[in-house]
Amino acid sequence: MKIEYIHGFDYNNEHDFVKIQNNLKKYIELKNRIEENKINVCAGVDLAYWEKDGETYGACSIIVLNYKTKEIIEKVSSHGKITVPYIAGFLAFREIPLIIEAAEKLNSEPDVFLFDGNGYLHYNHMGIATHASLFLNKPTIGIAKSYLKIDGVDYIMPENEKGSYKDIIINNEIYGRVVRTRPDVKPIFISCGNYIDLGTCNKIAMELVNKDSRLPIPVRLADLETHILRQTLK
DNA sequence: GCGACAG
DNA sequence: ATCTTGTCGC
Repeated sequence: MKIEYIHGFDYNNEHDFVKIQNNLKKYIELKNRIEENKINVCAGVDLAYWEKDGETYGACSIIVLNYKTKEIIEKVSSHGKITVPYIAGFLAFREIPLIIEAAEKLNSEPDVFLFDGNGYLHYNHMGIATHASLFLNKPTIGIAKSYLKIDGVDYIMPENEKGSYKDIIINNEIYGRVVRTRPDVKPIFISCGNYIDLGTCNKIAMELVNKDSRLPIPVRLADLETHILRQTLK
């Protein structure tokens, strides 16, 4: 898959992460570029980390699935030294280099990408799923396992039933949605990445959940794959 | 010093 | 994210 920074923003000569994020906000389009019932191929992205000789290394996996049959179509990966530290709110700057490197190896062209982390549910509406969409030029969805509190606003716990959800409203605006994908497990935090609306994100995520995990299958499989990669590369 | 903190 | 054993439950 060919990757290009479609908006030509100079990312390398800019070291102010907040400024970059705020400049990118003008490219957010929460309108569907593809209808949910026309999706054929979806992808999940995740990374794992380890330390060696005082340095941090990471491995990225992208798992591509047939959206309807859930069969694995393709998987690609990348790995290397990680130079950017983890700072809440700036995850994208740490993870995107390896994500792009892996995505460039894709033969297929997924209709939608699911990320481990937030999208619009972010201090600057620019979580990793939204940020990455500007490179991938495809609809993206943020799937977070824990809540990133913004402006002191807590989320409302959804009912303990499959599919129950509560929108996360901050300063009178819907940032995302907390969704109970399965009973008796912690909910997940879904938000728009880009080129898609929240209801469609929710629908896609639920379509991709099975009995094995509370997470959508592509994200879960990518998570498992990064652990295998780590023990191979470590 | 204390608490917060996507991954 | 990662470090880690047992253990409760289906």
